[in-house]
Amino acid sequence: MLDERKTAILRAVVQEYITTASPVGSTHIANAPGVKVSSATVRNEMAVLEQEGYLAQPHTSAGRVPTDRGYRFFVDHLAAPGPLDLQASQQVGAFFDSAHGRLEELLHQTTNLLAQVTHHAAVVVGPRAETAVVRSVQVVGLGGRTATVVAVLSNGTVENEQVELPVEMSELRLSAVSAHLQKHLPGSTLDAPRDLPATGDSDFDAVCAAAMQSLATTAAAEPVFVGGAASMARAFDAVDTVREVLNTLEQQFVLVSLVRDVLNRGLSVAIGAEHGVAPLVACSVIVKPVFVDGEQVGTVGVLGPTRMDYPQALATVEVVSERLGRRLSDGSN
Amino acid sequence: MLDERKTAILRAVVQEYITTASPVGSTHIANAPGVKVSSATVRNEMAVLEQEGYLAQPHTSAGRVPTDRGYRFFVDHLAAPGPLDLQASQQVGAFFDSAHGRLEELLHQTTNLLAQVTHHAAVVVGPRAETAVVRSVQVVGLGGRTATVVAVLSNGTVENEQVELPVEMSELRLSAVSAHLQKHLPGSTLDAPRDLPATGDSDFDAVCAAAMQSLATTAAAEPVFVGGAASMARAFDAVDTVREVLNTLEQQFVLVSLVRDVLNRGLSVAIGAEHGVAPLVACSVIVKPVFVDGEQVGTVGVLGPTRMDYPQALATVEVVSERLGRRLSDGSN
DNA sequence: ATTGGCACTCCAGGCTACCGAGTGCTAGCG
DNA sequence: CGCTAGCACTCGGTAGCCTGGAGTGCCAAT
Repeated sequence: MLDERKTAILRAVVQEYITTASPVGSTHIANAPGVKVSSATVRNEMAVLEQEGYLAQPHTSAGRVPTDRGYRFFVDHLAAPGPLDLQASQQVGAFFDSAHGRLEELLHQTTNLLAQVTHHAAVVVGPRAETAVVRSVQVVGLGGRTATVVAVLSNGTVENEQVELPVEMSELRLSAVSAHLQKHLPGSTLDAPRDLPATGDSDFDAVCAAAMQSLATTAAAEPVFVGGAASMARAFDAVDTVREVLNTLEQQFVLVSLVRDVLNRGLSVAIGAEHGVAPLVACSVIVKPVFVDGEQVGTVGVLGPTRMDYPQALATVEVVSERLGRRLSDGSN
Repeated sequence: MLDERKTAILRAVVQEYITTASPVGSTHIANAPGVKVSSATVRNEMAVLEQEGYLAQPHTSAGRVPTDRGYRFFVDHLAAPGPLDLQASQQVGAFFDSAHGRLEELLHQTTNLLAQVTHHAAVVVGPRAETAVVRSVQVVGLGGRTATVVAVLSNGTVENEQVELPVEMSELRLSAVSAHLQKHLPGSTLDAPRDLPATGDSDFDAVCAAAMQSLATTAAAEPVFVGGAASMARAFDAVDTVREVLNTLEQQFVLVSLVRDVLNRGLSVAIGAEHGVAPLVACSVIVKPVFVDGEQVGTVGVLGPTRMDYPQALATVEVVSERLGRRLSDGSN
């Protein structure tokens, strides 16, 4: 553990580096508020901090830069999660006050909100439809053996998928299928649908099964939304880094598992190499689950350079996750 | 109009520049196949081509670079739209052979396909739902005054939107509303829904109207999908250009109007400044409408640096638009 | 224990020189 | 008359050199 003075110095280095983006030297720190010693002392302390892995020097006789470990200490012990600044919080408020419409749309917009407020890339993972309760099911023929199966869930989302029916069926019989499903399914969930009573008509039963199967498959997917990827181009000036990061951002499954992984480890911040996704070593991730009635229904997060304003980003993600949860739980705000 | 020799030289310059990305000098051209004269003659001709605006010099004593006009001449007269190379065409074929599922998903995947094959950003604009015929409508209550209204259209897409009902309604009465809509709407389109017979129950009628209104609004939107934005980071090495282009790509409405605009002018290629979107002067756009039964239902396109392989890109977009159209028209391939 | 002072390091930026790719022009050739 | 070989010239990029400044580490003094 670091003594008070080292702590103060580390804090000052991180804060300075976050705003200036260039290595910070002992004299700056000596002048910083909260540090009451001379630059020589600061130099000594910084040498120690470097040995212990909190700081690094790009090269001899340059200033110091925080390491991942330095940032980690900063967010764990020094980043007072202070309140969101007024303008940002108004922006978030205004958004959730005026937001309306479908879940998907809402999540997508949330992504833009986060990106705008934090100036970082944002990622929102939506709820799996699996566990939501079915309110209504319907099968609509589209000619030939193709049909669309639609389910309205209790959380207001609509799952739909095209299916290839095992046998061709008249519109009339399809409505009978709809009616059959509509009668027995509502109230159960898509991952564990209630068993349908067999009707004795094998075609009929096969169509029902196909429809259910198809719904269960789509419902297993987690919808992911990414926004503000362009901000990554602003965060780095090495064009190679930008390329790598953008490429990775396009692979949504990487993002999803990244987010899940961080949450599983009980973290809300993963810094640089901590998250283990190689192309994103220069990035940190901040995630927060979204709860509705104590149940996790999704995740919101931002992804930016390790050199990011953690307190602000943490506060933003926190507020957004909270507002989003409230919004989803009662439908108003 | 350019004589044969100038034409050959221009072609050679464009081709060389497309592959090397650096200004091309007279000696390279003199050695190119199809040019049978000495470098001195090439120099003279290039001077003329420069005066006429087909070529430009980054600075005195550098090689020549094609101007927008040069590219334009190239695509109009020199870019033999030759067949798609085998590997690419197999990739496209494999994609459409195995693709299945919802329209949205299909369009989204198409975006990735295009991006992969061309190594450029891809944009796909989907059909408006407005003009599709309604097959089924349903209103499902979600508690309180909110409800979800769902419409299945003849093209297999599903439109859904949450609505705030003018009055609270029991589930039972909502099914009555559904039945009412279901009875009268199928067969008409969302932009011009058939007039519903008044029932005399003003609440009932108001709810119907609200549902219809909401559907009409969502149906007016054109779904846009963008993919492969990261390739822009590979296309340019000025990080500023990357920033600008990425920012613009995130503003989907700009893209939509860009695409529409180019099509309206009867073009399939817009080069550099031609398309009038300032931040994208360094980019060219290739678009192709997607037809189903002679009716345009969408647009596919790619967006890359002006220095792009036009024949290959044109061929790819052409094939994809054609396959997509076929896919959408009969549902199989 | 802290600090002022000092010698040292190393990068960034400005300057110069040079190389090479490329041009434009002209004189000569078929 | 059109083409080409040759030549002088231009100019950007790279390498080398220097210098100023920000920063460090260490030591001796307080």
